Amino acid sequence: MQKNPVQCQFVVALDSIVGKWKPIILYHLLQGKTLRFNELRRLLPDITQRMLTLHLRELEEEEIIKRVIYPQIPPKVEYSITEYGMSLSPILETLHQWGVAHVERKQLKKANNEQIETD
Amino acid sequence: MQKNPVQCQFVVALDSIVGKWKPIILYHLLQGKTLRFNELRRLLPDITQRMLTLHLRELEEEEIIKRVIYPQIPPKVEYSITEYGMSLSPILETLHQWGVAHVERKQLKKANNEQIETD
DNA sequence: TGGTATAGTATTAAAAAAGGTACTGTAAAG
DNA sequence: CTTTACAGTACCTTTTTTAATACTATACCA
Repeated sequence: MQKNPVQCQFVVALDSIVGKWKPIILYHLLQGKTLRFNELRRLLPDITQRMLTLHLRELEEEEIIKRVIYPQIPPKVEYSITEYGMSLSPILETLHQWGVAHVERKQLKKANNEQIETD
Repeated sequence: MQKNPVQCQFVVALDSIVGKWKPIILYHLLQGKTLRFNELRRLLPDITQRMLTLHLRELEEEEIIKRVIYPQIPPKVEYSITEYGMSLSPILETLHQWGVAHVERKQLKKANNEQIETD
């Protein structure tokens, strides 16, 4: 993921939530549920263990999520959103809505083009 | 910039505004001004011509910005936000606010740590 | 005649991000 | 006795982004 020198507040904000998988991870955790490592893995079927670990660590580093280790075998580690992480909720929500509208707009456009071509 | 298959609305939305420079480009254009290529370049001193071109083309592709070419020499090309691009305004605004708060929080934390260390 | 401004493109190189595979230790289930 | 679940780590490769440099055409200015 891109890491920029702090030049701009946009960039600071985006660094925290961007990465191929972070928005999806946050989406699940923002539901308020506590999830174990493999539970998250099942929710994101295409992510590799390595990528999940890396992204979770970065989110933890920024205190957006909380990582709780239970010292037992087999291991148990739980992830949940922090109160601070909750402050991302409006951004993700707005972003999600825009994404939905953007996809609809594209499909509408595509449909229109096909209409014209087959006329 | 990362381009994902459409798996998730977050990703669709993020693809449109992420890229090392897109938020800053949009920030300037969302002021409503029309800017020429080199004017933008002067506003983003560290960007290379190539990167500016690439990002502008991507934003144009998504109809977030408009590119108007004046057939004259030396060349003149003007960039401005589209009406559709304006719909990104709330996202960028929320993002910016969060960025500001996030930086403040980090600095506060850093100050606290230094306080403890020197005690 | 030489230099400057404009909006780029082309090419190559470097850096960053993501992906793939194999491996770990241990308890419990079958 | 073998397999499975768990939560990773280590190592290496591939892909994607970004950067750096040189180059284009032509009108205008001195």
